Amino acid sequence: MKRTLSSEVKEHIGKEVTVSGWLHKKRLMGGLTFINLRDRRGLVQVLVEDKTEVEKLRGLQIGTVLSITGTVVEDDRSPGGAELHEPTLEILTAVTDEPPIEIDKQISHKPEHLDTLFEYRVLNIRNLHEQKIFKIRASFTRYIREYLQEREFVEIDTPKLLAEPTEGGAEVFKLDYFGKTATLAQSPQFYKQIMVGAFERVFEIGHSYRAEPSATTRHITELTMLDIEMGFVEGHDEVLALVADMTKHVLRRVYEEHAADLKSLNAPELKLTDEKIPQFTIAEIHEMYTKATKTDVTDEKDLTPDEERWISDYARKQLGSDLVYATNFPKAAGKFYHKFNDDGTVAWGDLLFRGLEIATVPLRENNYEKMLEQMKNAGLDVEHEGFKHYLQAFKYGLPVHGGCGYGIDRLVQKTIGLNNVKEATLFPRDLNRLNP
RNA sequence: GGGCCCGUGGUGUAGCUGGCCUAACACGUCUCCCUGUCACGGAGAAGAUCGCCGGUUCGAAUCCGGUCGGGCCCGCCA
Repeated sequence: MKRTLSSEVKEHIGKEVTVSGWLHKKRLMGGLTFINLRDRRGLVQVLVEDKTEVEKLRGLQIGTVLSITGTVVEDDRSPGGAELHEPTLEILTAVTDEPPIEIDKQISHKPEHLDTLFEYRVLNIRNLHEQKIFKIRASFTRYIREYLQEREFVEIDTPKLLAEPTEGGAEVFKLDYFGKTATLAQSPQFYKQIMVGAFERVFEIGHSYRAEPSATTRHITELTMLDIEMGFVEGHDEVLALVADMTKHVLRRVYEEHAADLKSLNAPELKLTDEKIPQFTIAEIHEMYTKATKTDVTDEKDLTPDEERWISDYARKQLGSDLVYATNFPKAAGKFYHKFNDDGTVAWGDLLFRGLEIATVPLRENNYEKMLEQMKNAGLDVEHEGFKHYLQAFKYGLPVHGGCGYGIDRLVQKTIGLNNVKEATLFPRDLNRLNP
């Protein structure tokens, strides 16, 4: 018989249907046995009265795969308003070992339980509440793709195995590559800039690898980045505007589609303004923070984590925005590929979302001669093999361009209000965890 | 890389100013009872030597050192 999904059962009242899925819960009440079956849509309840059918479940644990054929009966006492009666059970894959965790109950996300969370990820991801996080995540990337494709951005895939570190800065992983040393890409930055020379507008959603030994709630060694790069921009403001607009768009869509899920996950209420998102320069934030907290940070080149939280809190409470830009990084923070403002600051903004930096949004230097000069000033060897192909793109014509490196894991984390970025990741990688 | 905190049955905890701990409780598991459950309920059972190594002591889950693992903060970054 054709399979009926859990959510469709109530459309077949009085008829016989077959549902397939996993045993999610059984409650034996003597003459009555209730079982919940889980499939990709959710749960359906089955009432088993026949003793030989009940006996089929003896010794079988949560997770057993089975098919159940029975008659759909409308009943207010049933969770979905309808349930299967007089069922015949067919055990497809019997599970006899007791699962190490209780899948049918909400999985603890307390910091001290994170290790257990990931140790049993294979099983706890079967929990319907846990699954919401990753359905929300999937919606984010779907809406991001939609948004960018509508604006003629071409999705690209760039290599993660590289000969040389690209950007410099963050530590890279080294690995043996047929006797040579290869590194894992810490960013697709060079490639996406190169691709501006072909498509003008490109994006990639892929993994980047950072060998930083950071043990914080916002770092993982394998992260999912959305990288965007667009050519022929009028200036930094255009790039800032695009990233802000995209973020507002996808947040609104996700909050709309997943309203119930977000509520059950205790996600914060979304606060966005219709006009431009609040924007402050790094210097302004340093000044505001120093004044408000009496902690002098005016010599810092970047924002401290506490400043990020402070300015975000200010933006949310005073300006009604969960998003805020920190722009005009001091000259000392600039890299050779950055474009600089007339006042000497870097044309680079950080997008902060609920206290955390989720994206860096810079404008790039596109002039070949100027690039060479900035590289030399940074003490780099422009003849080095690692820059050869990158510089080709500039030598043979790149327009003014800019884009962003955008942390998808952090976006999901902060949307839901998760304490740790790892909670927004299916199988996080950190200093010590390479499994599962 | 620096700092602070934690490590007890399958899971989550209590105990931790040393002896009453031959380690307690909840969930889960197993057996039995229960016809409307949905964190079902009731009766009973099994299951940890307290991360690991060493030390102090008549005696350690409890104190000390080391080690491994975990969490959080800072640096750095998405």
